[in-house]
Amino acid sequence: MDSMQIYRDLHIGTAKPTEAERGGVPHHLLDVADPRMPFSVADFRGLADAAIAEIHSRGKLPVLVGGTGLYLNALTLEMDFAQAAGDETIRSRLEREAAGESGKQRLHARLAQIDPTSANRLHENDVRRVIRALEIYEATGKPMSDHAVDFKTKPRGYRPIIAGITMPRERLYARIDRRVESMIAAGWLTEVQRLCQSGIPADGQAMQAIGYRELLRVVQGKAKLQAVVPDIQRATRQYAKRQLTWFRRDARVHWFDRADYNSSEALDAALLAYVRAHLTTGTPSSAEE
RNA sequence: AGGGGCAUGGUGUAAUGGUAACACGUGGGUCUCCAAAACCUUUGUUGAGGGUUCGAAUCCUUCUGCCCCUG
Repeated sequence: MDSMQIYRDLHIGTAKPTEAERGGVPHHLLDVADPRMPFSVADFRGLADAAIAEIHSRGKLPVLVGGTGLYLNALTLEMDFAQAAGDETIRSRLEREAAGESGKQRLHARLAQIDPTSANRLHENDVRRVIRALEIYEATGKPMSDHAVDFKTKPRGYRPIIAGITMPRERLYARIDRRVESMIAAGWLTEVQRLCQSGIPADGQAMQAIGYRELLRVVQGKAKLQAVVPDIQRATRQYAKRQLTWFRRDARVHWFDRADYNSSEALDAALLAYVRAHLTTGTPSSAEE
């Protein structure tokens, strides 16, 4: 359940588990996307549904791991995506419009005409969502707010058991800083150099990933590695904070604080016990990701 | 040792006598096909003391700290 580990050739910076770390457990949805291509939530949901069905068919329990909140909701809640796929033609046209003088305001005003509910919800600076709302209207002839209203509460076919792991902020941030350093030490820059050589578009989605975009500037000679490391650490800390914001409001999440356990093994045991306690049908012989 | 300069939120800067501002960071939040994205919002500052003035970040002075030059 990770929006970046789906990409081939992005390993170190996405903290993609190595073969050794996978320990023989089948992992799904890793390396399933070409880093030169866009990938969407809907793509994720399609692949995840298929993988889950396949795992269930073998009598196994799928374990979803990752921090992409939108992906979790798309998978477990009834989001219909308005039957309108992302349309690059419409999108880039509107993006060009938004870039013009007071373009943002004009787009927002247009949305207010056709879909006051959505316009009211969205700030005029939130260009990306305003464009999406206009795009849905252009593609379907229906305003976005008419599509699905109760998607936030309506469950989909699954009955997820959701556990969130957290720790005191200072400890979390220190851990993030160290993790970035060890990723650099593991050859992250070299990985980005190779990606550039293989013709990854610099403005592509994969290159928006934290760290990759900063290291790209180093490869291009626009910045020094030493200068960019603190930037990566900061961006990661901010991302972690946004993840907390996202998952904290999700009442389905049962939280585990690392500080409440003496070891990671103790935490693992608590997680496992929690999941076991909430399984209704028989306990599968083993689990997999 | 002598001479000069600087001192403004956590960081970098602005304000040349008249309500201390901006960016970043930090904290909180939003999220319906780019989500590791995009967006909203909060917080906090004139090194210390004295003086001039109706009024001082700004002028004078002492101290402290940092930087540069000369020896």
